[in-house]
Amino acid sequence: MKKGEAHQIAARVHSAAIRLLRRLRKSDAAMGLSAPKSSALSVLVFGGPQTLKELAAAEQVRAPTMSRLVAELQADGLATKVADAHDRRAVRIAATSKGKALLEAGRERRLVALTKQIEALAAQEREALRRAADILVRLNAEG
Amino acid sequence: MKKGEAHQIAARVHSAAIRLLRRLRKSDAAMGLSAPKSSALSVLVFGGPQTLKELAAAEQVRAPTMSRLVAELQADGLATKVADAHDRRAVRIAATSKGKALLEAGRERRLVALTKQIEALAAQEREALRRAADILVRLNAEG
DNA sequence: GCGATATAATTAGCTTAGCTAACTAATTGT
DNA sequence: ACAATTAGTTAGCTAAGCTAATTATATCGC
Repeated sequence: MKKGEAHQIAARVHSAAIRLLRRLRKSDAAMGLSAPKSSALSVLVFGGPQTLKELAAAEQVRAPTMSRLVAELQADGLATKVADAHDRRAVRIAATSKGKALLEAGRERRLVALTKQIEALAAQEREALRRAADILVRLNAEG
Repeated sequence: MKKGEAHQIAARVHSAAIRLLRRLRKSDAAMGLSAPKSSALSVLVFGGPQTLKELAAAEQVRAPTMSRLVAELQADGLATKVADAHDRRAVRIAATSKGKALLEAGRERRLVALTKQIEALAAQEREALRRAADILVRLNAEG
């Protein structure tokens, strides 16, 4: 491997990810939910019920910030808070079915344009995207 | 192509991008610049000097918001505002060399861990990432 | 078993980042 | 030349971030 090759690939992947999300974000206005709230809801939907602390860590935000976001999601009927049976200091936060539906609709809206573009690619290119996504997911899990 | 294949790939790419950026963001604390400011600075560094309006559009933010962010970047010595010679209503905003250096350092910090992970991949996997990044950049440019 | 310490969440109060509306100044068009 | 448009800023509001302090529960050492 040439010196700097990995770095160059990292830079391109980084830049591509930034631009992709910037672009997809444009359709989020239709969801009627702010970015921090929909992001937190997404963690709840895909990561399952969790405590406030875990959710705050996942969102890289402090506990008081998440406490408020969750209170607002709850007020909108998108999430629930239930006292933990084993540790009564803690709360289990979960997405409601309404929350799941709203988030899923928003996600689909985001993916419409990208899906169309991917349909128009050559089979080889589609396969490259799929492989790369899988590799990245693995790297992200590593740490 | 099977029905839904493109959608599945879109979903995986989307998820991978979200998780990647979430992870890389952790090293940004060291930069001492808030996320909106470093993002705006990044657009200036990589996109070159531009007007307030253009910068606001790139960041998907309204003009008054960007006006304030730019004022703060300027106060920190990271950007300059120069009246446009041809249209004296407009300002050309540019990153200073200090701004470029700060942003580049932050970007390098972000890429350190990812670069190491990519170095550890098989050559074939590295190539898949590179191809995918190029394909995505192209799709992003399309719209 | 009980006091000290630690942990989970919330509340209070501040700063930063977003918005719209209103304003100033310059440009364009008729 | 003057009406309409456009670029940017200012004012003033809400949302989202933070730290410090508080409350309630768990855990630890004795």
